[in-house]
Amino acid sequence: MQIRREEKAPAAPTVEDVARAADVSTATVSRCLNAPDRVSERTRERVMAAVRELGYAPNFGARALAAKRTNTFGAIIPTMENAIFARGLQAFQEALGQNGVTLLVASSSYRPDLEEDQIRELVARGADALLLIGHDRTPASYAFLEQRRIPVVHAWVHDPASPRISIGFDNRAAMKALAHEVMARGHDRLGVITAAREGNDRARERFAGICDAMAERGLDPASLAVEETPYSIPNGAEAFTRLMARDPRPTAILCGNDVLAVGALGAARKMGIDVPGSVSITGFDDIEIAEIVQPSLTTVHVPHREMGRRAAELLLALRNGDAAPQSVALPTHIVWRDSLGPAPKTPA
Amino acid sequence: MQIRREEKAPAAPTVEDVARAADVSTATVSRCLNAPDRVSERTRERVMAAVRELGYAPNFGARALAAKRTNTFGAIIPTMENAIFARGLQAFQEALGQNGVTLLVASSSYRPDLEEDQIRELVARGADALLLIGHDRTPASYAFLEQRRIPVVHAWVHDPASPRISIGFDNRAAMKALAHEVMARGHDRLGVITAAREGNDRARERFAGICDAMAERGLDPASLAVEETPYSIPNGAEAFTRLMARDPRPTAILCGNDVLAVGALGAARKMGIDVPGSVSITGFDDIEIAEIVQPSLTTVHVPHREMGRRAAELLLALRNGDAAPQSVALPTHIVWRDSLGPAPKTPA
DNA sequence: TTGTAGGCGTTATCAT
DNA sequence: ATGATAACGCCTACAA
Repeated sequence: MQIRREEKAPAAPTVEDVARAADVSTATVSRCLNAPDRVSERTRERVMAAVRELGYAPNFGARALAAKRTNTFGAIIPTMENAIFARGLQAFQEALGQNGVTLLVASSSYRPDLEEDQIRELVARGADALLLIGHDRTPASYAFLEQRRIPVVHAWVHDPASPRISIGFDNRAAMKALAHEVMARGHDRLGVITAAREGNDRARERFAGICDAMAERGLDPASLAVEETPYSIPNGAEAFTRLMARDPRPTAILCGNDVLAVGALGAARKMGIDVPGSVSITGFDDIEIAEIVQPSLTTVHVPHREMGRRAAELLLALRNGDAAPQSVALPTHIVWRDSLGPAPKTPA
Repeated sequence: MQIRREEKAPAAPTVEDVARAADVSTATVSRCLNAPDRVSERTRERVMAAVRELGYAPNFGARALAAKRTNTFGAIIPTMENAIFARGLQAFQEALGQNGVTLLVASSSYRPDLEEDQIRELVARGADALLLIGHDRTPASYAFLEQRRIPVVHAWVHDPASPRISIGFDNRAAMKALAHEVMARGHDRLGVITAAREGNDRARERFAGICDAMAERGLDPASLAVEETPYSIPNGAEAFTRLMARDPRPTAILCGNDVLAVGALGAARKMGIDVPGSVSITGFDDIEIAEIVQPSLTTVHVPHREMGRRAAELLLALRNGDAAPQSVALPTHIVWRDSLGPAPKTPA
């Protein structure tokens, strides 16, 4: 049984309280907050004083209910655990903030089913528009978004063939270019550490890029040594260890992102395998630690901040009903550092 | 002028729509969603079918308005940019999720004034309870929280003298222990790279810990070379560079966290300064890259995941009105790695 | 410039 | 077990 508390009610002040305190109507209070210039200086001051006095803050739910606009956007990213999305999201948020919209962030753990729930949740919470990563999601998710006509921008990808509006880069072409450079250095036993490709089009595209390059150079993509594991430093380390146990042993490991690559680098050091002397390792993303780690990581630079900023522009334009904005493709480039070297002279 | 659109309305389905489709009252629909056992099997199936059919999702704002409970907690962390808070927050979120509450995250950029806004925002959005970092905030923030009787837990700190409930560790004692170990290795010219201490009690406490240890060993805390800069790898690098230009030059640099320390390490490498041969460097937090970087970083291990998990337990208990939970202190320990060595033999 | 009043979508209290 | 109906806090025509 619950004991009756004799404390006075915590009651949040409402427009009505403010109105009473300032001796005006609730409508005037509302105007002071939403259209300050439609109210006389004198009464506005009186109202704002009451607002401060009472510590009034408008109830978001009630406001959304009545106004049908929240000035809130949502973003669903696969993970907050590592830095992959942090910088882009930060830029996204900053750009939104400058336009008076606040951001709600959710993470899906790379699971389309969870993402579907999150989409519903964010929309129910009143998100006016959504930022999503990639194109891989459940049909139900897309059906929902279309039925509700929620403005959506897809980031981290660019597929000119898709009608959906996106801001990103060509993952496949970028990885293909890197794979070509690796092979140009004499490597012909390649390995790859990738995230699960199911439900992750970025991972799938990057993987495909490697196969493309191999085929173009007359190598059989089937000879590619593949390890699939979730993005994390320890996972990268384990996958690398398994790759080194293969026969024949690969001389170059292309990693699906920098996080995996850093893990691989660590494992190599522990195993006493020289990088890039015995094995070359490459990453993808160019996050901060790619430059810090030793040997520093040759990787694909992705313009995260610009991507985030322009995602905000696109989404704002969409929400405002401006002339339909176009998908944009951002350039990536290879950053040459120390983890990639020529193939070792002593082939098996 | 806005062109009239001839599209059919995007209208989100409401309980009413569902009720009509299932030929029941709105009350029954509501019960199906919130107390499924209080409705007969047959009608429940019919209702749920309609729900799926229409893609119905309850409007969060309306629900909060009517039910006065959102099952949503809020967390305000200083930054999402680096990994300091990521792991703890992840654990926090997981624990909440298992209890059916969803988490809203905001970041304050280490600015109490912004944090005050965020607190208001989260509460207005219906947060039932809040997780905050540290004890440093505006009086207005505390006044607001008390007036509204919002359950709050303070993480990343533990001050037995404070009446506020917290889950964390003694930043001052932890850093003091580390400083003692550094001096025990012969270092008597110390430098520190800290975040701004104003408005950041963790930074202030850690700093104070160093001074404590120096005083206890008969060193004048005024001789400590201090660099204050926001947490980031490049900032750590720059601060380190400035420290190395001082006369006399410190032989050991204690960093306020691992992020700064990693930056310092990078700068040392670029400057050709041997670590730990010429200078020792220490961190704080024990985030992933502390182990990866070279030389690996001697640092203070903080049990982030446990802290997050137990923060959730505390907050849940508070919200549920269980017997007033107690603040908890978590142990930290020094992780011995390679960046700390004996003081160089050639004193100035 | 200001006030009045209806409605936004949901839950909860009472009946039935 | 189910149905009517009154809040919940705010915004916005519409009137004055």
